[in-house]
Amino acid sequence: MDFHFEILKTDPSGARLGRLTTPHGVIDTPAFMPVGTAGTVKGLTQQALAELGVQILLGNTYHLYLRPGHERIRQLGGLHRFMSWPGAILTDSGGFQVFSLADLRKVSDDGVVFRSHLDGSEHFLSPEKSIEIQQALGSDIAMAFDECIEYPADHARSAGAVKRTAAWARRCRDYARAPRNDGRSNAEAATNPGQALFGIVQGGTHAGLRRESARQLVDLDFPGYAVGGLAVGEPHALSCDMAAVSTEELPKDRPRYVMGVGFPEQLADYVRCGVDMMDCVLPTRNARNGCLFTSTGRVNIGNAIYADDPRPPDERCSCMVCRTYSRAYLRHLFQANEILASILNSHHNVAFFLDIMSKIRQAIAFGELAEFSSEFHARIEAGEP
RNA sequence: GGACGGGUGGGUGAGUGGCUAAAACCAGCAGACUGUAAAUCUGCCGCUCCUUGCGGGCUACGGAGGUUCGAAUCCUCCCCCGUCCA
Repeated sequence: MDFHFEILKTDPSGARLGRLTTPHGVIDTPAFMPVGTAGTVKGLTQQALAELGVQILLGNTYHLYLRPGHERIRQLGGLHRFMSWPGAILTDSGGFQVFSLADLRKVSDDGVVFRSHLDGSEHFLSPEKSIEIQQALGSDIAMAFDECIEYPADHARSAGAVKRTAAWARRCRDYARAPRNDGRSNAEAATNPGQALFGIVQGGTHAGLRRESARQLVDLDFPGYAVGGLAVGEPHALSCDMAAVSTEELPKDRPRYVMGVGFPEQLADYVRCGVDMMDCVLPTRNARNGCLFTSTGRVNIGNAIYADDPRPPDERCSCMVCRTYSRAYLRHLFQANEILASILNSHHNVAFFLDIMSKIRQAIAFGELAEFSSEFHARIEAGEP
């Protein structure tokens, strides 16, 4: 099964209804991808993910390289087989760790020296190394190794990240294509020869730099493009502006992926910027921290007001958790620090995010995305506890 | 009956003269979380008043009394609890 992207319908807003085909299945877009950094979406079994309708999830180069090691995973048949996940996988390049592990790394044009957060040992991650690891993992979509910077970042610093990210993207592409001794390219010899490589737009919150970054990547002709460096502290409206500015420069026939977003009420905003894919740790992380996303807003399930509340977490949700358990029970589990709290909360939150995406797709199909969006916001603002 | 050891805020438990409304942890209450160093982190957690401030008043370290400018800390008696000896 080859990698290709098909657009079924485009909304006047710029939103696209599409279908992305990968070696491990078809993904209906716009899609939300749960994050499974270490070869697991925390709190959810692969079976549960499949039952929830997850078509693609994330893995992480940096984390899997450190533990259990990409060569081990290669030996065991690649990440899909290793974690028994039949669906598609997108691997992040480690670029985000350039940002999030700021205290533990040194960046140069060559690459990044990390001190492992696990044992303090030093490791060097470069564009080539990142692709080597991702090829061993055998993800369906590999991401170029980028330099993700903080917000706010001034023009010079953002320009530096754009330049470096473009240079690194070229090196990623070239490494993937590079021939080996046996005559095959690195990509052909990889665990998943059908792996696609996406470039990542940077540029901070500078529109001009975003455009420039996008054009530089388009010149490298990737099968898909991501917009990175967003949702790192900037206001949401600015984030959307940057996403829109970026996608304007990207080819219409390729999938666009905004990395690391967002809150439930923000997802449609990105979709209206012409975004096809998103991922975020929010549903799973917040679930573990007792925060349930619902159609009427957030529910901090540990709160005392839920102790005697027999209602489901979200009366409009039909997920297994909402069909089965009360707020009172979930509050009890969370208060008692029971593992099941994380499991059930994660289940609901992921179901909720996927349901939003499903409704967004449906809204695009019926030309009602704007209505969907405003109704969604209205319900949250009206929100009852 | 005797000898030791001990009684501290909801709990465990530090604190042996002022820096102590009293460490720390737990429990409790609330908030945060955006390509996961996160089952994490932050704030509050005696009562009360207001001009909400590194603000005022009150109460508090088993009980009562005492020493002292000042006591959870020292002294006296009493009450409880634990261990051991009769």
